[in-house]
Amino acid sequence: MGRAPCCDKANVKRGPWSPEEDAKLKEFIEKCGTGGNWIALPQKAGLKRCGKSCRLRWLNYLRPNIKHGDFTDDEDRVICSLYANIGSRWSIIAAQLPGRTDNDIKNYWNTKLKKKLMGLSIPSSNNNQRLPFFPSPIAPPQPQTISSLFRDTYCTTSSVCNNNNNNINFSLGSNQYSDYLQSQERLVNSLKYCTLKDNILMFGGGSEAAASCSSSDGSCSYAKEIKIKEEIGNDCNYLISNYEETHQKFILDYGSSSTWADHHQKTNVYLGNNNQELQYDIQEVKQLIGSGNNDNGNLFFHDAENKTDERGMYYYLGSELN
DNA sequence: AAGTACCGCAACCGCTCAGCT
DNA sequence: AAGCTGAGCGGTTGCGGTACT
Repeated sequence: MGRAPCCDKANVKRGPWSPEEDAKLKEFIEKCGTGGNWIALPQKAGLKRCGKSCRLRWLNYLRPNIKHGDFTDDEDRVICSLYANIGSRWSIIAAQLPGRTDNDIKNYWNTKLKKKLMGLSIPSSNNNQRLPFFPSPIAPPQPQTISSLFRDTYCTTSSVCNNNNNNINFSLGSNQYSDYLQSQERLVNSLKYCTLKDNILMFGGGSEAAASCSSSDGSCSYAKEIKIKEEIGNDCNYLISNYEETHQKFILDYGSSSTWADHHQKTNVYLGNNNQELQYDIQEVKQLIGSGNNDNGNLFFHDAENKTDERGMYYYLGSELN
């Protein structure tokens, strides 16, 4: 006995949607919404379709602001970098690309982008041919420190891992970037435990946490403990200080709140751009954090040059308690 | 011109998970 | 606590269009 089918397959239409069906579905949803029940929707809308099929058609094709057509280089970068970090979590990747659907991205990855990367010819020593979406005209240098790895993988929403050096932090197959990319394996491994939210590179919790940080409000339901120290070991301080070197201003932020605004109001620990302050061991950070009202444990690296908090304060060290 | 291979995309399938009873 | 149901997700399939022989 398998699972009961979600609908009577004998009495539902399958295959491509006709323009009439599209119009019916669109009109119904725009008028009445989904009512939170896709299974019941087709009958109400007068469609002989499975509810799942309606949902898919709406989400992937009919709903407003869906983008079709070619992906931009920036979108390529976002997809590649997030794929390197979190794997085939298409819905999470899609959440970073407004107007793109998970299905669209999945298809694009499977049919084009993957080949674009893996099929790149290995250039001869005199040939500086580069990945088509890499802005850098030369192969990236070998990183010397974990901190430079971090610099090389600095992320923002608009251009994930397109950093000051225009390098990128993923590896697929073998090409002229292999050595460089393999040298970043350590970081990539650490990035398995981070995710990207609203211009914030977020660490925390372990793989479950990264996998779960998909809410658009920035919530992260599974993050339980700080993983930075565990993942990158004693280089943590280098990571923090070099991030400061590179970006001049930054905020290392920690909190448990479910929204960014709430997070700022209640549970902040900032490490500013004073070099001395930046030498804090993560354990000390933990202690500071421990003095607050935190029950969760997300660490946020926060580019202060590009994002201000509501108070316009970047540089102080301390904890703000309720 | 006809047949075949390949490609890209839309849609389907089956699983997991969360919410409800 | 257990079972059921529906939403959501990722993997896979199948079809139509295009390129190639």
